Amino acid sequence: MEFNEWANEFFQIMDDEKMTEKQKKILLSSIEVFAEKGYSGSSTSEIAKKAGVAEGTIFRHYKTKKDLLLSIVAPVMAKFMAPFIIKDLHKIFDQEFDTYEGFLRELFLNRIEFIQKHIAVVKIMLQEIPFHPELKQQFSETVLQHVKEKLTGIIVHFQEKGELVELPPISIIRFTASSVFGFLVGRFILFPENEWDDEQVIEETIQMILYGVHRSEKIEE
Amino acid sequence: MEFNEWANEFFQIMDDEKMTEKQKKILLSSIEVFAEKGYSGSSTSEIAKKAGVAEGTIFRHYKTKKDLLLSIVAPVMAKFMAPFIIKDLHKIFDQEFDTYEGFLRELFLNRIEFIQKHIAVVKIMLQEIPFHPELKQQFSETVLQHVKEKLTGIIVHFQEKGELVELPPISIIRFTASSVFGFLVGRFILFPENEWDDEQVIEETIQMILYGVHRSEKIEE
Amino acid sequence: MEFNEWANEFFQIMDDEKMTEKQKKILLSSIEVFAEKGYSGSSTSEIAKKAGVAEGTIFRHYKTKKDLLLSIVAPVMAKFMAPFIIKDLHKIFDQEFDTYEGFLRELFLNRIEFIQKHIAVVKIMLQEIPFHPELKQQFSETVLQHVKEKLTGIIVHFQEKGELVELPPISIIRFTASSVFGFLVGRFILFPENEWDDEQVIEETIQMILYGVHRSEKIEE
Amino acid sequence: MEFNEWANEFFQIMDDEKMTEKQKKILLSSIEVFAEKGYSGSSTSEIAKKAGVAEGTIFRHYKTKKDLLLSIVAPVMAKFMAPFIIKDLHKIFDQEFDTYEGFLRELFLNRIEFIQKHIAVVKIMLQEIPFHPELKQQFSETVLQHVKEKLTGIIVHFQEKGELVELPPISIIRFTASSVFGFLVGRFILFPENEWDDEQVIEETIQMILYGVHRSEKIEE
DNA sequence: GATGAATGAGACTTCATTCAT
DNA sequence: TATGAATGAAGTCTCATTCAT
Repeated sequence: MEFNEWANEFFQIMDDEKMTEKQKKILLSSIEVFAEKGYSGSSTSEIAKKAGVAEGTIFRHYKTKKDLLLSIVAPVMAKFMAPFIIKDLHKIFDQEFDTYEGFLRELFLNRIEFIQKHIAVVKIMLQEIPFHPELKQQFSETVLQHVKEKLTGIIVHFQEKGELVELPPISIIRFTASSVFGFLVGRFILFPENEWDDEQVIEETIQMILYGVHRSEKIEE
Repeated sequence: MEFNEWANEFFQIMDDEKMTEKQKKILLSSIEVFAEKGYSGSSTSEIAKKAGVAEGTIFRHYKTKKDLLLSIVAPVMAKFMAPFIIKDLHKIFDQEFDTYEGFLRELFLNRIEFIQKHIAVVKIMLQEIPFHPELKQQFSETVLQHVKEKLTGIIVHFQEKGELVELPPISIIRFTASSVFGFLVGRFILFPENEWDDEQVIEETIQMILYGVHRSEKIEE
Repeated sequence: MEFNEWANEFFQIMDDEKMTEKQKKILLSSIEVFAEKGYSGSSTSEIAKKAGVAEGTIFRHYKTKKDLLLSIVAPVMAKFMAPFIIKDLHKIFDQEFDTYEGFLRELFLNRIEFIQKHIAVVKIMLQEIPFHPELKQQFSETVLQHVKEKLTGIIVHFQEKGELVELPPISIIRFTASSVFGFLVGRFILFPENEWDDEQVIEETIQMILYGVHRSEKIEE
Repeated sequence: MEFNEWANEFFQIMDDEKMTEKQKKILLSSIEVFAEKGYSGSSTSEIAKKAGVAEGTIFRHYKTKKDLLLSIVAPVMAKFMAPFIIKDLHKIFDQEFDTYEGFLRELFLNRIEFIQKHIAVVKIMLQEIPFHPELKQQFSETVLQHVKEKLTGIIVHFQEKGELVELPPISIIRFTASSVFGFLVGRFILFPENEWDDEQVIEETIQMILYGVHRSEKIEE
């Protein structure tokens, strides 16, 4: 069952040893409901009903509704960042990848897989960040800062090798991330019901990131 | 005053002849509040207070709270699309623009300017689309369909001229739109407080869309 | 009807011009319920039911339950103190009263009448002061300070005339107030159902305050 | 440690042989919490937390929250009354005390000491009696009745000796009790933080009870 | 005996909406 | 047209109490 699949994925991230069955059900229901209706549009009574628990049970485990939100988002955010937090990331990648393309492909595929697994929580995260200063700050500190720092190192490295265009690393990061997220938004949020040849589209996206969309007419000749 | 500036912009879009002063204030307050707290997180009483009208007055002009949301989003969405709806858009652009670059630059700059003017409403629109089927449908019909249709024509045109890479037009559209929106999200939503050299960053973005980020080492030589 | 009697008394104190009928009913119900069950033991739903209004109506007029409490207690507290706040109280009384006995009798009868009228609110006030720092402070500032200040002047005055025992005025005040309150507590709180010859008991109390309970055996002779 | 002091005092009153450590902690916590927030304003979970026991443990020892209240108040009430319940109290006192003053002083000092030791429970008792018919009845039967009966005898006795004013004994009791309680309320409830010369103030109070506050001007001469 | 997860009734409060003025 | 008092459903959260472990 699809539901169980991502439930399993999700609890691999949580410290689920200490959780009761009901608590787990509450978390999964919250994710479903928050993703569908947004945090403000969801009611704890609906979450409780969907989880098959009494409403009071939610508040035994999570002091407030907001606590529930943070309990969902925080660990996914943290886990998403894990690969970026390895020390000397760029050395490791340097050994493994001769080219930016290789690096980009690896990172892209790897993190996209993660996001796919946790798409509901990622959706919640992106939707709620603008309304919750704590989330915004957490996102800033946990995600942006590390990504910026680590990727800048790598980009500079490949720029020095003459393999990357000489634009501000931050611009390259934004551009790359946008392209990746653009794919994800289309794929999982706007048109999840369409048929997608994922492998193909990812390949195209990487190609466009690397070589853009332009062909000089001379080349054609 | 900044507030008045975008108020003016906004009412150029609305059919404001028939509106009372109070109605206008209600609209502007809604935009402020919805943008800050999201639709579900906003209360009509807060909007009324900010607009300086009685709570009941809102419902004299808009049957429901949702009506108010739609009244804000719909005209901006429509106006945003105006340039895309001109018949035979590709002929017009063909005459005016020899190159995709020219076309892209014109479109980019032009629509970015529009979005900047209406950033609050655009923010609301993007945030609320996932939760309101009507909005989603309206967005699909009004925006996506036309954009897809018109831009596909243009892209095919430039592909035939050998100027664009031979990838599915829809992929190119998504990629381009993502890059543009990535800039906007960073610029106006995530880090509006940073200093941005808009002209420079837009130029970089266009360049990356067109030529990607990669430099073959041969070229360097 | 007894209820209407003290309702009238109560609203002579409030600024009831701007109140709706429902708001008045809410206040009266609160007084009844708070006096019977205490603040914490009362529920807004019971108050609403007794007032014949929707529960939401309470919160249109009083932001919180505590607001309701303060709205009841504050004006009664203030009005109770009015006679003490007249400037140069002691001069006025000096002209009117040759003796401490005359003064005490006047004050006693006068304020007892007031308390009788507002016995329910006074009960609430005394019961809730220990649990609400704001109330305690308000009581301290509004009541105790003024009473202490004004009465001290008067007591010193009569001490100088040799009419009052040479004890610390504050002790005399406490003793006198205790005796008066002791009467009120017995009369209206502990045994309201007993038959009381008010005039007689008040007279006795005044006499005991003035002359104590002791008779030296010499006097008997 | 101050806390332990009154804990010891308290358990001298309880039948503490059969109590577990946890049960004792629960009682002490209840007293603290009830005294601070009132019965209705206290939650069993707070009491449990303060006692360092699980929420369920309270209900293992006390069937309901109210049971807990009664378990605290009843024994203190009973013990307070012990000296009044001795048979033929007035004979005993007659032998020991020639004068009402002696008797009053002894009683006053003795019972004040007791109240001081159990001030928290006395506070709870006084605050909750108005809201709990059982408590009120218990108070009536255990305290008022005995006090009234025994003291009436003694007062009549001293009236017959010509030592006490010829007023209804019940009035003298009320007056005396009020004066004593007035001192206690000021001392321990309203202004516990002030500096008090207890001995001095108690002496003054006894003096005022006996001889009142008035001095005829002739005496002065 | 002790625990603490679970409960569900009910607490306070908010809110979109109605309607008499 | 505009008001704002009134509503009652629904929201979040608390609480005394139960019960399996």
